[in-house]
Amino acid sequence: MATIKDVAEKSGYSKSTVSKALNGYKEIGEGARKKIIETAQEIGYLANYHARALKMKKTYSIGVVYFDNARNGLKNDFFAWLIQEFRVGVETQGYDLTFINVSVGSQKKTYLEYAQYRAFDGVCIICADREDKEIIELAQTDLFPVVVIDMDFEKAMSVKSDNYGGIKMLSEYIISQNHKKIAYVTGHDSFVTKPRLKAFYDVMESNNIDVPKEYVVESYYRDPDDTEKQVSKLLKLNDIPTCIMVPDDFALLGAINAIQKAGLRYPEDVSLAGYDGIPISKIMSPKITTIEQDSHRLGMTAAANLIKAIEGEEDIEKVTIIEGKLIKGESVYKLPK
Amino acid sequence: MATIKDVAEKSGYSKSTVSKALNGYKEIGEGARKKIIETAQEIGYLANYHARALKMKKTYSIGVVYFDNARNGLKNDFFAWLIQEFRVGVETQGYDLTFINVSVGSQKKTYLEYAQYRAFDGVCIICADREDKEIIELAQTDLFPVVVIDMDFEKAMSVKSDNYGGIKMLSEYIISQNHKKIAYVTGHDSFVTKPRLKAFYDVMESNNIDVPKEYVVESYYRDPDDTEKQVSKLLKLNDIPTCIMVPDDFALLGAINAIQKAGLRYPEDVSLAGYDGIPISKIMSPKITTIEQDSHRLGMTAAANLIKAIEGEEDIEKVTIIEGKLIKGESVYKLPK
DNA sequence: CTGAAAGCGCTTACAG
DNA sequence: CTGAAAGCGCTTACAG
Repeated sequence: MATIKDVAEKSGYSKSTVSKALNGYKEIGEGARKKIIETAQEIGYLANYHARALKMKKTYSIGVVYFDNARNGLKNDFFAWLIQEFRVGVETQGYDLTFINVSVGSQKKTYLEYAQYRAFDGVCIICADREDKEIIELAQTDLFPVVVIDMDFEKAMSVKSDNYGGIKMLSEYIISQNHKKIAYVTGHDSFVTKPRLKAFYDVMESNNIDVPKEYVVESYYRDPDDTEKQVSKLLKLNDIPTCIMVPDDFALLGAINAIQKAGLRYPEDVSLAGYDGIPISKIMSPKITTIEQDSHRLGMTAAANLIKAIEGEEDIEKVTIIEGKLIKGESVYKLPK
Repeated sequence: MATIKDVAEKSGYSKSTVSKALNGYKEIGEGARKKIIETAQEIGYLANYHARALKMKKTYSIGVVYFDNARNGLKNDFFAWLIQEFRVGVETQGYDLTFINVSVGSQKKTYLEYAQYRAFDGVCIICADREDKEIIELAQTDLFPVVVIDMDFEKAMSVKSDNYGGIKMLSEYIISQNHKKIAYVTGHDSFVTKPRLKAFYDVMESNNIDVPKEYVVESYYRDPDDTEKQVSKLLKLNDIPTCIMVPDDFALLGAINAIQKAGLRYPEDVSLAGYDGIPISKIMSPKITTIEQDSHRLGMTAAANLIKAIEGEEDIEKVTIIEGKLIKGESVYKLPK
């Protein structure tokens, strides 16, 4: 690889002048600039990223935490989209994205240590265990800006989807279709689940709809088998619901199976509503009634805010809420009044 | 951030000795080693990655090309899995993963230029346009090892799924269910499609099954709407097929819609077979008959081979074929003999 | 077993 | 407008 020294020798200028010319300093004479740029091109000179990072203490590199446990991770559509949107967001600003490792060679490093070691300009926690001590440590650091998706920490910026608003829209839509017996299979308890459940109860209350205790049960997210079980139980109640909200669109597939196995019609006898707006939700028939999460805006906003913070801007929203969109679909059947 | 100088001063040894002690050189005395490691821990010393990379000309960093066009990209399940598996593979060897950007600040760089600039130890092309000049340039470089997934280049190593073998298994299974009128909606022509189509014709021929020209049509991958159109056309033929193979499991959803709209029963009147083995294929009922791609082995093998090449091993398979697995499912109906 | 010195490839404050 | 020099934080060949 050609170095700046090669360009200097070949062009007849000093390393200082070459560096300045190549970096667009205005004090460089027109002749020198031309000659230097030409020479650099000729010998295929490319600056050395690491030398530059070492000197400038700036890496134009963002670390991303993506803890992949059995139930989600990059294997989950939604997060895969998100990371891609985030990446495009930082890329257009000249930053690149590196996954944060936990091991370097044989030595274990914490997330924070790894981020320091690599000297990332900032970090995005896309998907991780909120209770993990290492994650908390990373999110609370003062060493560089951190943005987290769909979580809350005292210090880090966060970009979250509007879980309360999403379930509010969805519940209200279901009620507008004249359902009165509405059950909710929630995801397991988490920062995402809490506001959703609250929205559900709030809407039911303000519409004077009674929710029997046994109508609210819990299932894992994105676990059709588990959701199928829970829905099956609901369908064995004396007074079965006419509509069941499930944790997400993928889990909804399990709910369909439960309805069919119970010998009931979907969506006429038992309607379903999902969450996420994954691609198949639009393709299945009936189309799934759901809340589409705006992964594009989530990712882009996280990227924009992080880079603003890196570049020292002051007035950045600490918490940004991204609204979802109600997709009416066809899986919530309109009951007679 | 504490530097090696700080550790040296605090511990009373020289920078050289500190460096050696921390890197496990054996010539260091037991006392020195202990004291140095202790001191490093005390002041929270972490080596500087960029200084080390600069000096050692080794980055433990792998670049990954992920060109995301409208039809696939990280937004596609299969590739999302793959990248994750690949990442775990390199991570356990102490390498990390960075997406290759095309722009640095305002300057455009080619993929190869970016990889040089960042001094990646190696590159993996996970998903890209095979005909892109920049991709070809990257894949053919001598500057570092390159592994490509599901593509062929003269120089780069490749790890491919067994497309020929997959369709062979699938076709033979369909025939074993007594189907004789088998249509194939292929994906659009590509390095993936060609061997699949060949396998299809080979199996039909060796089983003396006639394939009318109009039984083989083309659709985009992962495009349920397009596949629905193609299947609808097939269902308007005078002699309609009893089984239709489609490009992939996701596209298969469109095919189901076409069958239902034609007033036919699925899978009794018209059976379907997909490809990929995506999660929903196991959850829908009937379960999809498909070939499950082994993304785990694909990603792991790509990672292992790339790192072997980086570390100078000689006897690495230039091309590795990873077999898929037939998932019988329920979407191919067993016809009477 | 330990350390002084050189050097990886840049950028930048300073001098001219 | 241009350049010599220092320095970013490491590693390693060499000397002792």
